[in-house]
Amino acid sequence: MPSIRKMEGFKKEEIRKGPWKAEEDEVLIMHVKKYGPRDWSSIRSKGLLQRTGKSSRLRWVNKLRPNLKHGCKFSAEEERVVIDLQAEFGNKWARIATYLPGRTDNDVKNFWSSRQKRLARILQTSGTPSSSNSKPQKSKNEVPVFQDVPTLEAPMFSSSMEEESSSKACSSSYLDNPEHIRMMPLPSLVKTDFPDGYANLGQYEPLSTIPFPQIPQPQPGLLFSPESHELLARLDDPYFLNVLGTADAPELGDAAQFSLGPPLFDPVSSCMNSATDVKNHVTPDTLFDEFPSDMFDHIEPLPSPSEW
DNA sequence: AACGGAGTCAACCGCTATCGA
DNA sequence: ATCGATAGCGGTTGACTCCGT
Repeated sequence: MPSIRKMEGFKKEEIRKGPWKAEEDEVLIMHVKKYGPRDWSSIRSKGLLQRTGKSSRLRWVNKLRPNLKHGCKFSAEEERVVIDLQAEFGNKWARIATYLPGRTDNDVKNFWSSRQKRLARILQTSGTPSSSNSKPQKSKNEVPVFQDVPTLEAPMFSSSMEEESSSKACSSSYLDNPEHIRMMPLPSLVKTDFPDGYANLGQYEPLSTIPFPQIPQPQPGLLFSPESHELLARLDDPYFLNVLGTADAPELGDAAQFSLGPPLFDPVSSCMNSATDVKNHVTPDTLFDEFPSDMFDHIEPLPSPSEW
């Protein structure tokens, strides 16, 4: 490279974009080990990397940070948490991510946009009245359209708490501790007042203490089986639909199941167990399998499952 | 085997908030 | 009070993978 050009356009020329190389990652990790996750711009000004500070920070936060879940799909519990919190906070991904150790705001964002795309597609295909092809597609994660859950007051979490910053209120190590997580009040549909000491942990009761939302009475006269009545009734419940929108449905039982079961927020184990989760959990596929067949009879004729 | 659509993931961009001079 | 630098966040995009046809 000509020296003049180098002098004139040094900064612009040297900025690298695109996928990160392993060597770059190493340099970045070394920098963080030495100085902590800060001074991102100095990485470039010191000539360590040809990346912007912004890019470096992003790489660290999304990929190199310890205890991240890589290549591991959102568990049913994580999905439910995201859905709940999105209803509450809106698209505050960084904030939502603080409730999901091992997950980044980018992960949450990607999860949500995938879900939205899926929903949009389903709406598009099944929304038209004359959609004679709108048979329930068992394949893929088809979910029904759901209503918005009422927005509630958000707990006082800081989006920066995931970093091991000076803020001790809720460091990542705190969140990474499954025991702490279990004790952490999850946002829910019921707002309660906590003592001052809990102010930073949110103001919500654990889900296990919340009664399942009242199920409206099924409309009389339809020739559904009792199970169908039950499920149809729940379709009126936004929370049920949200749950249905996830790839899981152990929630079909009572609400107490929400906070029980496998270590809800253990980033490692919940990831490791994903394979067995698939077997043990109810996926949308199996969920549809478990719908009483007469439910669909009243919607429109269904092909046999083998045709799905 | 090839192709196309859908899903996933990583990275960039633009904007805003924060902080220090 | 102002201004510039930096950090952080949310939206978007493009590449890649998977899966059904």
